Amino acid sequence: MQMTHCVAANNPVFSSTKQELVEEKNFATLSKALSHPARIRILSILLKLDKLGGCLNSDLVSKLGLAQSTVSEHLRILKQAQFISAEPIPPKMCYRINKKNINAYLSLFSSILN
Amino acid sequence: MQMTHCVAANNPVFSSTKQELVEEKNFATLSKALSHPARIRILSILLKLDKLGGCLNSDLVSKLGLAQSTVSEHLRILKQAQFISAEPIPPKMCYRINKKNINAYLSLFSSILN
DNA sequence: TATACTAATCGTGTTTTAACGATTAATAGT
DNA sequence: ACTATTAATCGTTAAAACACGATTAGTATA
Repeated sequence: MQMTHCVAANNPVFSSTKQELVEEKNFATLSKALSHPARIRILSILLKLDKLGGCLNSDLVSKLGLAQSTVSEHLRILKQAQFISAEPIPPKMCYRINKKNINAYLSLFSSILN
Repeated sequence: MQMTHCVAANNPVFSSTKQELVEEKNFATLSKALSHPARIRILSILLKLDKLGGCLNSDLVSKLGLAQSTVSEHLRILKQAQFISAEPIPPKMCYRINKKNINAYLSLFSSILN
């Protein structure tokens, strides 16, 4: 059964609070961090590594088929979105998935679109 | 308590099945469709309208502060990702949110990152 | 202090996204 | 058949994302 009722532009559903707009913009920004296959691959690996305790950029390079600088940039983007964190274990870096913020993304999604 | 164990590149967590890679790429593509504030705004409005039965491009224009052609392009992207569907009710179009695929995105997310 | 190793940053070229106005296509109503 | 209305498409410009090689910075160890 199709509904074909059309709603006028002055309907309250079109309006939004400042807070709603902030949340939506925030969600869009986080989604952008998730919008590249290599970054999802990285997160997927880091999730599996979570119990084992981290990961190395140089190891990722050999598995992703991307240049070191490219992988570094993807890691930067994921870190900026706080989906991962980085701890220096000289001379290497130990990247970890940030499960809390992964779940926060889900919550935000539900808050906006459920 | 921090774990600092480092994992070698030949660890099985670095490998992946063809199917996993396809899922990840698919998820990244869907995330890209969600990576713009205007598109989230549109989805949010369409969700609220869901019970009322749809929405009009021209009405959206007046509320989003974007040109008609720009809104049309955002709608095209959302439709391509199957987050919305379009039914012509001449001379207007009736856009609807596709809740099923919204939920499918959540499932995909959980399947990859949980 | 010098060396070796890792990851971040820089500079560059290429591709993709975003936004707009203008035009076109489609259709209902006159 | 003509007009009015709506949304898609086209063409253009500007901005951002992506990828790479080369360089730099930082740190532990010799």
